[in-house]
Formats: sequence, structure tokens, C-alpha cells
Amino acid sequence: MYTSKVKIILADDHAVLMTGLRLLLNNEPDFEVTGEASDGEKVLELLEKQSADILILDLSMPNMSGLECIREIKSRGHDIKILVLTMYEDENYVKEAMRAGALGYVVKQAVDTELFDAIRTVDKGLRYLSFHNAQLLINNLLTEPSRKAEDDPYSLLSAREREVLKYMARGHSMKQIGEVLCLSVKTVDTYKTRLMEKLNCTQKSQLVEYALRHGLLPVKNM
Amino acid sequence: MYTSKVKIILADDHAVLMTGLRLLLNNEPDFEVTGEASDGEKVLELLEKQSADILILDLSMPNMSGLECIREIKSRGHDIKILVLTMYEDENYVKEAMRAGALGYVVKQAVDTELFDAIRTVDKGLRYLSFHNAQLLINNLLTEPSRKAEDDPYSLLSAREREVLKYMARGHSMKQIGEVLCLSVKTVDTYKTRLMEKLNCTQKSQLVEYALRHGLLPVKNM
DNA sequence: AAGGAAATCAGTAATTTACTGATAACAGAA
DNA sequence: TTCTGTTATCAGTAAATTACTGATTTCCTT
Repeated sequence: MYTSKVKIILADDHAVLMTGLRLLLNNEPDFEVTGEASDGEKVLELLEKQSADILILDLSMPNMSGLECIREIKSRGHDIKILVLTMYEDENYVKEAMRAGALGYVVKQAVDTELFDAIRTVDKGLRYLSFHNAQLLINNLLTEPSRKAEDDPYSLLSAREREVLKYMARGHSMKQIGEVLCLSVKTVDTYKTRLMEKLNCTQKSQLVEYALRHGLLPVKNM
Repeated sequence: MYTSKVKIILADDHAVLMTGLRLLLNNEPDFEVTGEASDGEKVLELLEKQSADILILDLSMPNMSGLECIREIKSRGHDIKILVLTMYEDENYVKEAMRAGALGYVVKQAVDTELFDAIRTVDKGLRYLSFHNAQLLINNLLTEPSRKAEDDPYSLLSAREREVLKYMARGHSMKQIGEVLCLSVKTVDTYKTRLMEKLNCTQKSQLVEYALRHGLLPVKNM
């Protein structure tokens, strides 16, 4: 019986490692790497041109972070399963990534066979977490995905609000943001007020915290 | 004419990537990966048992960091050339590593051919830096390791200034920072002014950018 | 002893934010 | 179709924050 290979797109800003990873995956009889991208924006461009079964994504990439990238992929309605492969063992990253729409999460410390398992699992449409304490997390995550709105108010934000949030977190003043976005200071000010309301903040620093947590502050290229 | 292969030991705590890297290197006719280690201590153990021409070392590893590892290798008198392969583009890391005794420094963002070049160069006993502006660095490093200051303005900052920078980048106001650090707003204001001077900024957003770039904004746990 | 950072604070002018409204467009509910 | 809620947009004024210009003390180095 003929079974077609799992088509995989890789996204990682570490070129050498991505090349190695490609070799590793192509060595397996049932995998095939069909595309590579070095940051979130390039992933999106690539997805416009070609589809694949699985996207293996690093979270820390320049320009557009992995998390933002996941959200954008979802909002554009691309039909691709996302497997996060990253160095961050932090629970928060796992949560954020899964909430944003990832199907699997594997740390780079994992051995190759674990990654293979993860790919095959995710390919079937099933969740995969690489962690020891993963089960807890999965349960938490799955048994009560109801209070989604409160959990992730991010989905409540309008496009403009998100935009303003990013600039604010990077330390721009209302005035500066207004100039960049061609808006009156007053308008930007309103967005800020809304952000505070929606995200339940009383201080600007809490907004920054929120932005950090949600991967809205990737380091930009020089 | 027969030429023996360059024997390489890999050290990286990211197992998947190390496996990929091994494949990549073994694919080259003149390289041969003869050992792997997942942290500094294991590198040292391995070196007691086997020698090799080159050690490709990640800087961020658990237990014993890459830098410590380099120092220890040198102090034990092992005869192996060290090539650092890491994600850190920061000049300081380069310097530290080279001072500690590394012969080459390549960032993971580099493409495979660059890594190959680096290996071959280092194998000849020559220095290799992967940077565009590397040559400057080499010269600085070797001719006058004295004027550390201008190179990295971060080292110019006083403890207080760094502290204030972190809070500022996280979106706290002068007033808030003053409260946390038990200082007058005025004092904090002065630090801010100094920061701007030292880091050559005219806007707060540039300070935030600087902080981001230098990893001063880690995501905190919940 | 002189020179030079570092840490600390003040006063006032100039900006920026906070807060309170407001209007127009549009989508969905009733 | 009318009502309601959401988004996008802007204004005015009071309150708060920052920018700028000094200044003092301590400590370290030469």
C-alpha cells in the first residue's frame, strides 16, 4: 500500500541547525521537508505559495515571533498542523503556543525519535507535548477551554488595538504612535484606554508584561 | 594522496539539533563526528577518553556553561581546537569565548557552508569569526584588549543605571521606579538621562530596543 | 590633593497622559 | 427596520510626567 510522505515546512532562524534538521527528517522514509523559512514573515509568504502537512516552528525568531506567526496562520485560515520546536521549557510558552493554535510542542533538548513521534502524532491531528509534566497541562488545557475569553483576552483585541499595543510595549509615546499610524494622539489614547480595559490593566507596565508574554516583542533585525 | 578526516566532537544540549548537525557534518567527505556531549562536564569526561581535532561547542549548556568548559579544557592542557557555535550574536560573548581560548566563533544563524569554512579554518589552527564586522573585532581583541568600554556601552552602565533600564523597558514610569527602588523621581530621572547619553539614544523606544536586544527583558513566570 | 565617575536630589518649564465626551460606520439581534 | 454593540476616529481640559539645568556627597584613582 502506498502512503504519501508527510510534507513538512521548517521555520527556524538558525540556518545551520535547520539544514541539519532537514537532513535528519529527510532520512526518515515517511517524512519530506518541502520548505524552509527563517522568520515568521517568511513562513507566511511560503504558505501563500505552497501548502504542507506540518509546520515545525521555532518560537524565537526575529521580526515576527513564533507566537504571532501561529496566530496569523490561524487567522488566515491556513490548513496546516503546527508543531512547535523550541528551546523554551517554560510552561507559559507551552500554554501560549497551544492556545494560539499549535498542535504539538517539543523541546530541542529532546532526542530525534521523540521529534519523529511528535510529527507522526501531530500529523494524525492529535496533540503532542514533549514534557514529563505534560499530562497535567493537557488536562488543564482541554478540560476547561471554556473560559477562553478571560484566559486569552488577546482574541478580544481589534487589529488597531493590537498594533497600538505593540508600539506601546516598545516604549513609544502616544504622540509617536499617532504619527506612525497617521492618527490623532487622541485616537491612540482611546485605544490605550480600551487596551487597559480589555486586558484588565491599571498600569502601562502591565501592558508591556502582557505583550512580552504573548511574544509581541520579538527582537528586530538590524 | 590520503588525507585523514577532521575528527569532531559536538557539544550542545539540544539533542535533536546535535543529531542533525552530526548528519550534516558526516555528509562532508573530510569531516567525521567522533563524539557528542550534552553539557560541559560530559565534554570533559569525553576528552579524558578520546581526543579529536575540533570541539564544536554551544555556549548555553546546563551544569557547566560553554565558557567555563573552555577554560577548564585549557587549564587541563587538552590539545583540541575549539569552535564555538552559538545563538548569541553579542560581541561580548565572542570576546569572552576567544579570550577563554576558543579559536573560532560561528553563530547558528550562519549557513552550513560557513560552518564548514570555519571548521576547516580552525583545523589549520587559524582563527575564524563568523561576523560581517568580525575583522574589526579580531583586531581590537588582539591588539588592544584594553578599551573595552566603547565596544559595548553596556559595560559602561553602572548597576543603578542597569536596574533603572530594566524597569523602564518594562514600561514603568520614573515615579514608579523611584518607589520601587526607594529613590526620588529626580534621581531616577538622572539615571534615565545618563542612560540616554551612554547608550546614545534620543528616545525612550531606543532604550527599550537596546534592552530587548541585550536580553534584559526575560518573560517572567506567572 | 585633584579629577572623575556614581549616587542622590531640587525646581520649573514643557510635554504628555488621564478622563470625559462625542460622532460615524457597520454588523447583528430583535 | 430599529436597536444595540463594536470599532475607528477625534476634541478639550485638568492632572501628571518628563525634560532640562544645576547641585552635593562619596568614593576611587592618580
